[in-house]
Amino acid sequence: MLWSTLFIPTLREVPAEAEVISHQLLLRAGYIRQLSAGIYNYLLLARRSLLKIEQIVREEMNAIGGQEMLLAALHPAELWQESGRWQVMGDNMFRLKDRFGRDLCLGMTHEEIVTSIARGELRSYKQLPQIWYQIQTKFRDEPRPKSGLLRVRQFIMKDSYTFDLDAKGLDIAYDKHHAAYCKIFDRCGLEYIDVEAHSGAMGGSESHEFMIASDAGEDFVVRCQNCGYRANLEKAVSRASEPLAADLDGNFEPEQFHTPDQKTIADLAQFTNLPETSQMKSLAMVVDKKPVLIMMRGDHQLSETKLAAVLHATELRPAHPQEIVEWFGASAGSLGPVGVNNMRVLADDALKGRRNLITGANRDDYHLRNVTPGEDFRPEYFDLRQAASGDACPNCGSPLEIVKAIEIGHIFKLGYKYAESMGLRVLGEDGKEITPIMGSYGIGIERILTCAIELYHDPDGMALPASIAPFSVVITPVNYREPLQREAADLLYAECTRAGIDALLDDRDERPGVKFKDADLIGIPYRVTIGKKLNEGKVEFGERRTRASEEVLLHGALAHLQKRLGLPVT
RNA sequence: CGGGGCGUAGCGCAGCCUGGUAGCGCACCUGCCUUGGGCGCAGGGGGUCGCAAGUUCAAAUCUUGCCGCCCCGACCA
Repeated sequence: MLWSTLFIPTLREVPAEAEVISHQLLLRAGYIRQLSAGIYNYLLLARRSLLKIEQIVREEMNAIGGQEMLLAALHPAELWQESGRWQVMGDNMFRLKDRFGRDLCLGMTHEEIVTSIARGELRSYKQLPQIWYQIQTKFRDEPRPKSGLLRVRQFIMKDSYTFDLDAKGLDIAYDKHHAAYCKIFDRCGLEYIDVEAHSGAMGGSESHEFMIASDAGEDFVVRCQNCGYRANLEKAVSRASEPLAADLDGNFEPEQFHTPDQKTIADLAQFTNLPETSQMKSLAMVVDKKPVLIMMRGDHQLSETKLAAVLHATELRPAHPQEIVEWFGASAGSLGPVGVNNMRVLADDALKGRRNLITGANRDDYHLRNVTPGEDFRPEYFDLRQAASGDACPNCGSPLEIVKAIEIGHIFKLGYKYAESMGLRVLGEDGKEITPIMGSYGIGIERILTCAIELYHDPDGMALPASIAPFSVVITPVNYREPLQREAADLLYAECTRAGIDALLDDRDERPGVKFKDADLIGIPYRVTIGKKLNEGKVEFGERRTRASEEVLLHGALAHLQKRLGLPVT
């Protein structure tokens, strides 16, 4: 395409509202413009890049037998009421009414829709398995859109859904997706981490996330550099460090002592001269409207995700101060498990086998010493602890690290949740009804672009992987008015076009500096500069990412480019 | 939804405290000039100062309300 005819509104300065790099560059490079909070228009460059990403996704999904569909974006409330998610999704769902007052919503995901198609049409085991997918816009009324295209209210997603006869079939579909996702992210030039994840409000059992390590991310990944263990922080298992002080041995009775104004674990550690690892933290939570007391080692953090998982809870919050006083007769700084019998008491596994610890006395300004879990109170033990950096790897014992990351893909084994609640059944070989088992697999299309920018940029702009850049090459005649340069540039451009390479010819009447700056900014992977060496028949071939450049003959430029792009030389 | 910040030309900002009818840089238009890293010179166009009400002879400036955007938190397949 000819640059002089295109709308590529590059900016010299960074718009004030952009905080993260990818957002700044997307705006500066003229890829996107904001319409409203979390809602963006994708201009030419973004559109081209996103189309390339979609095409890679499409090819890999087709390769595992996926069938592309285009599903409705506007959904009747009834479907979501059937699955129960009309309620569950709460304010995250965009809702509207039609002229007759019927409730509708904008699709945030399509489990209900594919299930509704399947239950009307799939009748026999012979029709399974099925892999259906779509690449289209989804809507979520995010409470706080932010970071450019990272957290938005309208975005493109590839979602696939699988239907299988049994768990074994689902395993196959799941593994196929896992493999396809690896190929997709490889082809997009991204270094990803696939982690075990929690399946959240989707329901279901096994789940993996594909993450890109980045400071712009909102998720945390725990990983072991030694053995390769990796997991979402919400799910990560780790070995806690040893307590800093040995427990007092022996059978002692809990003993109350006065602790004026000692509210936090740190206060108590100082006051009692015993480390945080010898303290027990008492957390009053409200889980599905019922109070629960959680006991943790003093220096440990509760993972609310793990808590929700073990209790199969949908709603979970810390108790309000008034509730705490009502249930415990004391306020938050002095809570403890001894004598509590009006609620479930849970304890983290790290408290198993500990003896004679310190915890609250359920009386303001008093604590108890010599409290032994399992003797002085009988908790239900679970793994409730959030992994922390420095914890030991559960597999090999090496120290774990925690990195910030952006989620770009998520695969789930859904199980029977939707098939059951929405009445999807087929007849099996023996003539009996079978409920198919489902899987659901998403990829955030814009996030691939965003992550590529976060990963690959320098002070001059983006340096996109060739597979997803809006153009493969930019041809830059230093002075397009110069007839020889023009002739050479036009020739190379025509050659590229004939060879099926996306070339951008910078035919603008601009000074070379402007053209170079713009080319760098928009991140085209290769640039052929046509200038002073043309009288020797040579042009300059440059690589954006590395800044490496070499002189090649004009007549060999196309072949050189094809080689670098991994294409057959024509 | 809680806390904070910002809203003045397409972009970045000053002016606001101390009220007197809007300015700078970049971008844009015209002409000349220049052509290997956002040239130079000259001329020019563009703003109901987020919206509304109030105070005042007079409001970008003071007061109140609303709206929008950004950041932190809560939230988040």
